[in-house]
Amino acid sequence: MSLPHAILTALLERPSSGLELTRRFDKSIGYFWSATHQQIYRELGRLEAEGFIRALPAAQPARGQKKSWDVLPAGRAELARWTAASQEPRPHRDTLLLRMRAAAVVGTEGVEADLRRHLALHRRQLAEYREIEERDFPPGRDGAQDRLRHLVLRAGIDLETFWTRWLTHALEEFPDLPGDGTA
Amino acid sequence: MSLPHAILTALLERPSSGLELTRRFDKSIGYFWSATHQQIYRELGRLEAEGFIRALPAAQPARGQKKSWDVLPAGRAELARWTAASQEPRPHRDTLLLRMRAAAVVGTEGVEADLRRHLALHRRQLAEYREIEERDFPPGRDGAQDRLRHLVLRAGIDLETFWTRWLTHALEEFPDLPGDGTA
DNA sequence: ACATACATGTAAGTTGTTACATGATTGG
DNA sequence: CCAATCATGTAACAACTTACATGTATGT
Repeated sequence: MSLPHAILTALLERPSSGLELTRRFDKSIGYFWSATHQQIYRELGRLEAEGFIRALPAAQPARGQKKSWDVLPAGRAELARWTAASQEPRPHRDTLLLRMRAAAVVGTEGVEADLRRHLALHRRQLAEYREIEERDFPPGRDGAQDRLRHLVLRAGIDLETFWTRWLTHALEEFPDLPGDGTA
Repeated sequence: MSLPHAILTALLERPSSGLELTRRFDKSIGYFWSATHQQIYRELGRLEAEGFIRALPAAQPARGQKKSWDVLPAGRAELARWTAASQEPRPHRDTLLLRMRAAAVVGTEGVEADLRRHLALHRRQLAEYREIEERDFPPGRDGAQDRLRHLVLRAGIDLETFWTRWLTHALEEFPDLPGDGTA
């Protein structure tokens, strides 16, 4: 659904090889659209077959050879079409909230440790986003592209802030709770 | 992954038929773990095969006959095990943020209308959550189960609040932006 | 008797995940 | 030349989506 468009966006920002893309999907783009290298290679093949991208002719396509990909005009057009199109919000799936709901039924035994772990993960991610903000969006510069990208980063920062607060709040409630929901 | 556990939670909260479950996954549980009726029927079959649930003997299993499902002790144990187990956070995939990032490259032409539509959807969802909060969690009552379920609902409210704010902020920036990112 | 809604399912296709395979390059 | 790493892939499977199929109950 959206993976090809995530890849087109990434390649427009900077032409890359499959592995470079994979690395970029571990951060940046991957913060809101994750993908594994297998998905990426398969999708690169499809995008090439559809005439949306091409391999830069620099190196010939041998097996262990690095290949760099470039977006063709048809690919840019497809991305623009997709970006402007009306899209239904995709359904949420959040494991933590589901687990809390399950814990309300079967008891909170053993959950606390993992909540602390998740809190630490979210704090780390929040710190990383803030570093990126300081580095890439110092006060002053604000071109159109910068403003949009900053907006996306702010969403990440605010979401991680929400989760750290929510988890902190959840953990505060914990000591008072019995082990099996029998209040 | 988590669908069987979402179903076990729902059935522990209240034994239901396949279609009743489907309805409940359109709200309540579905707010943080969506599922279609096809997924649900298939998973009910698996859960029965594994001995986690059983069909209540009330009506015989004819084709158009309503069947009601009940969680067996093994099912409750499995849910408790899953709830307490350590789990990696699943990767995010957010279409709106991806589209903003794409718009930063190919231009914002045509995006605004759909952002307004999403804003309306999130406002509606937020209003619905607030109604549920007033109805189900009036000040005063707070058993252990209530507190946990309220916590989950608060997450929904805060997340929708975040999205309405973010979308409002995004739309405020729009009129100043050129159509194709050439600032 | 017919249309409609209810209720449970099947089939096919796409996407995402996990495990493995293969060649090239680099450092010791 | 050997191990480790880089780089690109294949295969098999699991999850999710979309479209369709089938039977039951109800109202007219």
